[in-house]
Amino acid sequence: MDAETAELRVLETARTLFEERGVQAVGMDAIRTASGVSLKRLYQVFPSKDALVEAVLRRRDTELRQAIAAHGATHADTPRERILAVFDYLADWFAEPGFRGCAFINAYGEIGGVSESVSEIARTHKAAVREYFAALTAELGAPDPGYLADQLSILANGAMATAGISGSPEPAGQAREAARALLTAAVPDGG
Amino acid sequence: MDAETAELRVLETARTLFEERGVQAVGMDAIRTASGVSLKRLYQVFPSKDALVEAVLRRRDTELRQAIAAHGATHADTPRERILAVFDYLADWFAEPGFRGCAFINAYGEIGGVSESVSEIARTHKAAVREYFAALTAELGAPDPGYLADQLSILANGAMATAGISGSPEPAGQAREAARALLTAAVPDGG
DNA sequence: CCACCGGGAGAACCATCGTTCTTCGGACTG
DNA sequence: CAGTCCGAAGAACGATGGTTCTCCCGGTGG
Repeated sequence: MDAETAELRVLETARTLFEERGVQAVGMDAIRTASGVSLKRLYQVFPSKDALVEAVLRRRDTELRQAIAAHGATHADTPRERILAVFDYLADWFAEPGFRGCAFINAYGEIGGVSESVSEIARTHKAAVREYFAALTAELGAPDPGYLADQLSILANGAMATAGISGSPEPAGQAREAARALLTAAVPDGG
Repeated sequence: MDAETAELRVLETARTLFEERGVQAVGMDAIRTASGVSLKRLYQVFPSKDALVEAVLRRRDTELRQAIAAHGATHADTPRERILAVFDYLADWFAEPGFRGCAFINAYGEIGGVSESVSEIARTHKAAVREYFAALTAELGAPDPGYLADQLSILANGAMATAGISGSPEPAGQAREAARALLTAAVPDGG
């Protein structure tokens, strides 16, 4: 097996197992067994479990940001619609079988207290999503686009946390409606 | 040392350490050292670490619910004010040094995938807070008090997650403003 | 004073886990 | 066909952690 495909298989296997069981509950041996990549190769590609965890999170970061942007570009024409499309994306995501919440919120809760790099990755990811919102609220002409973006971020994060814990996808739609109300209040003649 | 005070000291020590570092990163030995309660006694009172974790979470559940209700009763006169007072309480909480997010969101992310009892405790806690909101939105005469309570829950959970990850207390105020907007939209002549 | 009980401190035990090492087989080169 | 290299598989190693056991001391009842 070639090193590049080994890396990919490890990243995808680890991602799945981490999301299912949490990071610390998954041993390197489980990743080796599930991915079919030998431990030797695994440690050639990722020098430590910490490095693997960070790589999984960074990969998830770009993947999720791209998915959100792509969903907005595909399903919406105006800034307002693109904002709401984020919550539609959440609805699809929450409905996936085995959904267990946001990887960044979970990883922060699990190892953020003990690993500054994991905290930093989570912080960066959440800040990036907020920036996505902020660009759209600015485009929309909101009076205080940053503040509105913060509120939309809170709604998105709240939907993820609530959906994970409750096991229901409904928070996506409820957060979407709340977002709609905030947008209407901020920009009554709406984009 | 008497068994009752030993139990209390262990519960409080464990709570602090769990919130600082996460559950799995804290060994029983660290709890014994920090609490000054011998391992023998510790295992007399809590038969296993799992049992201790659950006890800490259950205790935090009642404590947090009481604190929210007490803050509302003390600082607010109307249902609307009591709803907003929840977010004021969050603001105080987030500003405490060492704040690292909601114990239930964190515990769910860390061990919810592997422990059904922890998931269940988190779910129950979040449902109870939602019920608190629901009682107030009903009192307020909201057209769909349950739905509004769900949205307020999402805002509260989002504020906790966002404040934890970002390390800033600001999400409390931002969520409070969002809640105010939702309340105004739902009950324009407001309670 | 002496035997006993309970509790504290920490060693001991066993499993698990991250990481490294050994072994073995198979493929490629001459 | 022989020699060499590479990677897979899993054993081995050292550390850590949950749980139990041993030892010792202080207090208590006779």
